[in-house]
Amino acid sequence: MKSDDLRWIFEQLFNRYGPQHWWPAETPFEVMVGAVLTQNTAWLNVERAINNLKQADSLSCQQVVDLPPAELAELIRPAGYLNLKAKRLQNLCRFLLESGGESTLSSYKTDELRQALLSVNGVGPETADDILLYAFQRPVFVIDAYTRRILTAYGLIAGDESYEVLRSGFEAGLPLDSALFNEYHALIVKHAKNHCRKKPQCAGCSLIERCQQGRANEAEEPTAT
DNA sequence: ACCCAGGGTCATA
DNA sequence: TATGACCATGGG
Repeated sequence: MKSDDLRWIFEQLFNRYGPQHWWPAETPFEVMVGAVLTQNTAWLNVERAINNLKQADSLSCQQVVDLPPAELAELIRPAGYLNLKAKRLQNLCRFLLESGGESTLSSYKTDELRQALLSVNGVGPETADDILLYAFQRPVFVIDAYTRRILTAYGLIAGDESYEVLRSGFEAGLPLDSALFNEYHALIVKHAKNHCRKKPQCAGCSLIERCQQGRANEAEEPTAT
């Protein structure tokens, strides 16, 4: 994971897709809810669940905590794992309320906030980093299945590295810039949705093949015809 | 009918 | 530490 490779990939994706304006949410709290609901779930179904919460006037910390679990589960049904995610949302919202809310958490150092989020049952590394980056604008790089696939397809990693290894790899190879990390992760997802629908780990992805070809040419033959 | 999606936890070895 | 089972819905 060299800095040059990471910068080059970002450049390719940004030139092709442009800015993505992430996270698709109106408020930081909506980001957090979406981060839990999207666990192993297609975003389209998450949108339906969030719309249900909005229409029930329940998209707030206090409302989520106060709702009976079965009712909350019913509202988020489209996002799948409904009973599990209902508990996770309530765990997260209890944590937010007990911590004094977003304003208090904003004063935490990034590492402290990350540890606090990870202490919530149902919030793992990726969900915590989604929240850190997209709700709190902290320069934390989000690693997901798409990121692994793309790096593997580019031959930059073996694919079985731990979450933390990959995260620190990105953070060490790039400027510690939340706006950059925001775009980068969003572009990876955008690219994956456009070109990596088929399973074979992005190996047949036309853009990546073009990019790999382009890189090979740059390296071997900078002044190609 | 099958595969999978912007994961995480828990039990077991 | 490292697998496996489990959670559940909707789209392709």
